[in-house]
Amino acid sequence: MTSRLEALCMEKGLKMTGQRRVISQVLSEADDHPDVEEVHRRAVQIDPRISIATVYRTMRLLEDAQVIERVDLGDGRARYEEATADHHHHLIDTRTGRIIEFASPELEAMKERIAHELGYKIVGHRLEIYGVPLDDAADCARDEEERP
Amino acid sequence: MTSRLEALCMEKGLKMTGQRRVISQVLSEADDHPDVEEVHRRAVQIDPRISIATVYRTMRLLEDAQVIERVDLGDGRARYEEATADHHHHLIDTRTGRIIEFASPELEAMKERIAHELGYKIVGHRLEIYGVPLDDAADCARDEEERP
DNA sequence: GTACTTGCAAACGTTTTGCGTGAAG
DNA sequence: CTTCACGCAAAACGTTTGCAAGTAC
Repeated sequence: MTSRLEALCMEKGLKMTGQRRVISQVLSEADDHPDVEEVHRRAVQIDPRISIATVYRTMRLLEDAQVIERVDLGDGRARYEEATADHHHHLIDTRTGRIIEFASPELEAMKERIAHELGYKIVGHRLEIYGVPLDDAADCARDEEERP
Repeated sequence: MTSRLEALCMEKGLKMTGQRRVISQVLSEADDHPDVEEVHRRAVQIDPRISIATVYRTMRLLEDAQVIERVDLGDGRARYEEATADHHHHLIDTRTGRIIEFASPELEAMKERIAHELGYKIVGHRLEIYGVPLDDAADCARDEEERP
């Protein structure tokens, strides 16, 4: 089967090998923000001959082709998500590590305005919010709950 | 002489040794965002017996005590600045690497509102804008077009 | 043949750590 | 004495790369 990302890669003129197809499939099926090791772990379950070096090389390839985007969530390793047309940001639940994506046109506009006032044109930006659930913030007794 | 940061450290009950005093002095005098190697370079000029390991250890100590703040500017190493009461962010000039600090109460409010709507209480956040000077932006666009 | 991709292991740059020495109370 | 800080070198970490072998055309 051809994955969504594989189709995108071919549109961009990338040569699709077996390994690249598997990695594309893994990334297509991911609805989280896996790091390279996690992508490798999942890829190996489909084809055990894939090395971590190939995953690193392929991730860079896909990033350069703007098929995926690197997300730096401040945990010291690169995480990835599919590239999207609309800009969005991440709210990271510091209790569970869960990542919530959000977008805000108002915020985009404000950030554009701030840069302009400083005499700059934006070429990129990054916003991350770290938070705890409002429910838990009041009631901290329930730390050891099961993860969904 | 007692530096600003050294006084702060003592308030927090940190034991101040010769090395820590020198590092505090270096950080007090810095008006940029030095990385650990840079701090070490400057510290060694005051006292050549300071090792990089001590700088790393002291930076973490000061960070934990909230005397300094780690800033991740996406260049793969940790940079630092004095901790401030007011939240501010960074605009990074991608041409020169120059870092401009800015604050926006409106932005703080909006970000607070967004988190609340998602059911979260903010415990931290980070915004970085990467940009090019408006004057150069025209040249930049032309360069891009000329490329094949 | 050429041109590219892969796996492996070694190297890389940043950061941490184990350990023996040293300084301070 | 005990306790903590230090310097050094080695290790750990995520990532990149040199190289020889493999694949596709």
